[in-house]
Amino acid sequence: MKELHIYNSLSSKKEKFKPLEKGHVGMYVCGPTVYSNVHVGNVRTFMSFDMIFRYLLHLGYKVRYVRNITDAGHLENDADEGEDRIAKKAHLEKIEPMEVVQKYTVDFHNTLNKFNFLPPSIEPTATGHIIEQIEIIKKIIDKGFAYEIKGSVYFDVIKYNKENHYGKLSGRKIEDLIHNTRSLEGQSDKKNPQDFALWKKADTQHIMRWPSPWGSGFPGWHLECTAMSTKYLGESFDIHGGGMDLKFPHHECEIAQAETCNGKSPVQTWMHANMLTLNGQKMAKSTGNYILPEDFFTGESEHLSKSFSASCVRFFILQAHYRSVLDFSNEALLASEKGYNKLMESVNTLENIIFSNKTSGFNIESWKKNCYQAMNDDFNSPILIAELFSAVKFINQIKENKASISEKDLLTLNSCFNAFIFEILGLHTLNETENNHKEKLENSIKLLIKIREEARENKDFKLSDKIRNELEQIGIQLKDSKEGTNFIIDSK
RNA sequence: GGUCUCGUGGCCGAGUGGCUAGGCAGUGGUCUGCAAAACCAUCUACAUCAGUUCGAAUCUGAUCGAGACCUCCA
Repeated sequence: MKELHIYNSLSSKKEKFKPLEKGHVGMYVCGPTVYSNVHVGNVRTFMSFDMIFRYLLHLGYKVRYVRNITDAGHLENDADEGEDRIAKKAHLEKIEPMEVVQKYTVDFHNTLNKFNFLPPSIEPTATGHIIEQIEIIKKIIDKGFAYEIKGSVYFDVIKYNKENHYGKLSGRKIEDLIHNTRSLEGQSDKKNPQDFALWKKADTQHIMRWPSPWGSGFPGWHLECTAMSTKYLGESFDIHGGGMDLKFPHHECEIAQAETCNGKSPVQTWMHANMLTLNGQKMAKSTGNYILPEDFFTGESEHLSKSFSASCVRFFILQAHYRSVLDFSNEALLASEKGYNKLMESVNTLENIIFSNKTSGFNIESWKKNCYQAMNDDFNSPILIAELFSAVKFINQIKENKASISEKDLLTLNSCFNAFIFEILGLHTLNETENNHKEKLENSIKLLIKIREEARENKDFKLSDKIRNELEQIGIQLKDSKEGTNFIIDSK
């Protein structure tokens, strides 16, 4: 079988994945800035890496997955007088910066839990690593690649670029950057506009501040990721991920910082998840063109005709490849929901399948191989899902006695089908209370089915149709077959 | 303006130099008290123009269109 290949943004090629330490994988993903609620676009990026994390675990790797929380805030722009976003929001709401951070961190975790995310191995915060960040700045100054001006420290990009290529990840040339720098309205103290801040002096109204060798201030925009990834994964590690929009300048700056500090490339494989668009436009907090995850569960959004379950939305997102732009629409979600229900129904059908002497009509081993090949080809979840649907077809055929399966193949099908759906794609999750309620609900429906069957035997179709139709209105669909009546409950 | 990506059937989305994923929707059939579901069969395609090739939707060039980044943003 083909081994795992991953598309590396640095080389723009799919490369065979070979961890630095056999059997272990170090993966760092740039986490959210917790100054407002996560939107669905954020969820998509983290979901891509959740799926990747899950698959690496499934392959048997010991994975240390680090995803940070940016709670120190980023500068809004150079002309922002040093007030960072956390502080700004705090002014607006007249509360403590850390209260804002806490509120949205909790929201972030709640949301990801609903979508059945696995927690990362370590979830460090920027504010918890100020000392480490200061140490890195000292090191960069010592090496001569940073300079201090009026209590701020900047990274000297021009100097760095003489020996290295600043822009190698995003395919930029420093000359182009110099030509295309927009606002040169220069109240900045930087030597060159391309230089970026490692440490910023805090002015009087800036709430978040820490003492440093350069005075009271706060760390620069890109430093935390270098500090935390180095601390927990080492000077070189396997995978660094994030949204496409972080490629430049954020990841470029990370490379510059780490290479200056440690003299080597920090990351083997750079991975970038693509954007989720809404109405063909990027979802972004700043433009207002976005939906919140909560909107799916309530259905209360101008973009939605009904509510959807978290698992269904997860299925919708994973039906597209993580490197493709996915355009969101209500119509696409509705179509996905039907497919999702079909897949889940098949999981139930499979539980009741009985094996026979031999398998006919399907090659389980080659199907299994195809599933792994799909995932091994840069985590191609859409292809995997297509393969799952070919198994759905086979499962339904067995149910109809149009195909058969041997005991051995049934075992393989069962473990593989369930592993890919639940363990790797991470679909369909119910907690204990929900399970308990579901069981009682199912028993109640079975009772109604029994009453309906009695009515049908007595040719009382008025009653039998009433049961069927009114259940359907509630969102429960009855499905008659030769073996009796089954049912499905709409996912939301 | 610069850099890059993309343009696939009614919709969403894979893929790729010849064998034309998958889901949803449509059509015909089987089944059913009637339906639905399921099963079987089936129809729509690769932005435009030119080139390379025995052969291109897939490679090259041009054109048109869309998006991303260049500024905090997953």
